[in-house]
Amino acid sequence: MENLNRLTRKPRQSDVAKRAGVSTAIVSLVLNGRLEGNVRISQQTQERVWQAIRDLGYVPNPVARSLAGGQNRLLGVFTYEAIFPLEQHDFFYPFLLGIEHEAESQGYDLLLFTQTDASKRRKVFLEGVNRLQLADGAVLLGQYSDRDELARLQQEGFAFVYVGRREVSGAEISYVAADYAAATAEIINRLLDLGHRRLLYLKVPQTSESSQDREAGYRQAFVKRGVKLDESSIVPLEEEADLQPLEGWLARGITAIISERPGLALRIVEAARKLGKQVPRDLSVATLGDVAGAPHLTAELTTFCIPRQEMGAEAVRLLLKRMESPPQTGPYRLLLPCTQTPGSTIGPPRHPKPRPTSQ
Amino acid sequence: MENLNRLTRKPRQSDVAKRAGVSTAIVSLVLNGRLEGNVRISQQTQERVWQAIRDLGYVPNPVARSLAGGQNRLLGVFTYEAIFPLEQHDFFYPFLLGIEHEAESQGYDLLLFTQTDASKRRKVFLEGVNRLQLADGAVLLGQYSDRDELARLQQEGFAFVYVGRREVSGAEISYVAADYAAATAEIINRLLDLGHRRLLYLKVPQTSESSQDREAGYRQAFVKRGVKLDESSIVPLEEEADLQPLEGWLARGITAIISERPGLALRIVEAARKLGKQVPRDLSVATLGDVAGAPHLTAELTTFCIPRQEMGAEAVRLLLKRMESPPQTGPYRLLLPCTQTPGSTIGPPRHPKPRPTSQ
DNA sequence: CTGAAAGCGCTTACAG
DNA sequence: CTGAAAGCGCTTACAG
Repeated sequence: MENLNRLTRKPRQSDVAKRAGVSTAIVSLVLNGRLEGNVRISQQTQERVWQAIRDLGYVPNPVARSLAGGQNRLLGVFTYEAIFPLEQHDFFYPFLLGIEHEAESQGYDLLLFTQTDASKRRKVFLEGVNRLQLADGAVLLGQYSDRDELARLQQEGFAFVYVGRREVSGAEISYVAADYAAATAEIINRLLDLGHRRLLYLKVPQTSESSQDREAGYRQAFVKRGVKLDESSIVPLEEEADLQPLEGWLARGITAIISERPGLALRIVEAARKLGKQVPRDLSVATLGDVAGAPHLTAELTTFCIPRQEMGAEAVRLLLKRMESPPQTGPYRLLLPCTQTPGSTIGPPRHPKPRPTSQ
Repeated sequence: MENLNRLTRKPRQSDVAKRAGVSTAIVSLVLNGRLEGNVRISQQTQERVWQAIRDLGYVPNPVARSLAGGQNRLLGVFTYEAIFPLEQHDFFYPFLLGIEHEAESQGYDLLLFTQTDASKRRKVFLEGVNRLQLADGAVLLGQYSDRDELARLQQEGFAFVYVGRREVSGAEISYVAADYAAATAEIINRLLDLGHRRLLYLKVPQTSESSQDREAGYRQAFVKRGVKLDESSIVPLEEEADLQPLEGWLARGITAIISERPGLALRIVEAARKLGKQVPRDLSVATLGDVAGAPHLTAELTTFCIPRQEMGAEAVRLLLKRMESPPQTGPYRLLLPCTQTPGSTIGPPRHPKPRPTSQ
């Protein structure tokens, strides 16, 4: 560090090489620990190089490293929404926790892409340029995603893993996802086992993969149980929907409501109580997931927890695996189990189907 | 995009140049819209270049661009603790919100440094090397910081801004901080104005800059008001400290307690009530800051809010200013006002000093 | 075991 | 108005 103050420019590899009395190739090899192979560098030389590096306070330029074909030990993190959102504050947090932790373990730094296009929207391709290329690979997350961009990214052979299942026609996306189907099926199984036959499944109106998976789980449970599924039991409903119909549902003999959205489930429990009904005595209510960062919100509800932190960590691991293999391989996919949380909002129905009517 | 499928390698600038019958320089200029200056490129040429770009599906390599261009439009974010901590979940969040938002506005991406040294601790200098140089500049934050590293970073002329005041001997650190002194003084002023004379100031045992600033504010208020400060009114106390002494304080005639820590303040209110005292009738309680991400926790308390998001955003702005100026200039510093929140835990004391004893 | 050199894909003076 | 060339700071064959 002696004369850095006199120097304006940063030291570069050639400065180190000069000072250590070796070529830049040697500096590069020492720096990258490539001490095996067909090159054997004496201990002494290595020491001289490290000393020169320390003396000069040399730091390799990651951009140059990247360009020269090496890697830069940077993992990209890309989201189509702001990664630190004001509302829904906690949505990304647990994922990031897992991503950061695993990146740290693996010795990678994180590159958060925040640049937007002219219309203030986040894009992988800005003016046709794939900016994620700055990193060795990237983890993508967020509910909204631009399918065309994902397809193009995949076609380019860029190494990325999505946190959440993403299907795009013409491209096999690698992902780490929660096993919503299995977790949903398990809840429905319990309800069927308890004797419920008149279920109502309130799903989100938009069809996302996670929503499809939950619906698939719903259907699987009926098939497995050999119970005929009433197609009209699947009803798309907005989270903020008016709960007027609740009374009608109860009158129609619905004994269990499964709401895909936790918020809606909570409102249903509340509304049912307002109608003088007890949960779960008069109505069982379940939901299909927890609220990130607010487990207490769904503590009462029968539901399952999404392993967000683990998903983040596994996404990083899968990404590294993907990065080590030739482009265009894969896809790499991993399904993580959700944890069932008992809750206290489901129970046996008042009039279980199997039981004959009272004589 | 005609024969991209046949081609294994991506087209590069020279391919475009060849196809358009121009030099790479022209392609670069057209691509970057540098059509003024001392170069004038005919409409026709421009069209040929764009056509070639389209024909080949050419995408400029951002890494090469960075290397040739000198900057990489990357802003570092460094913390000595994990940036997404499990406990104290919300500590960094509002700062990051501001940082991300401002970085986005300014067209920078964020580089989160997560790499650790052999003993799993975060360091700016790993093996003697300043890793922050990966970015064009960096924002540092977190309560704990390694002063030696900050000093060295400063001496190296690296462009960085700390979120929070940091004083290091022999180095003038640039920072954006909350004006704790002014905010504290304002609260103390109010108490003095209400007639309180027997105050108790519970400060954190460790001396950090923010703690010093608050204490300074406490003292300033007395000076300004011309009231003699009782040195023994300043008591270091752990957040989790036993509140046994409370009864003694009340017996000694303390009418107002100012706790630097919100958590402790809340416990004091609670403990006082358990002793049958009313707040603020029998005891005024104030604290000197809010809890990040949980404003409701301190809603009842008389305190002030720390403008965390704004601090993050201003840190980025200051950093960009710093980056534009020659190294070794500065320091760049900014003090941001806190917002007073009324709360309901202070009121006039039972026996205001100025009032003569009842006749 | 070590060095000279090409090359990664751009940008930017600098000549023409 | 346009082209040839140097240079950004590395890595990696390829000679010695």
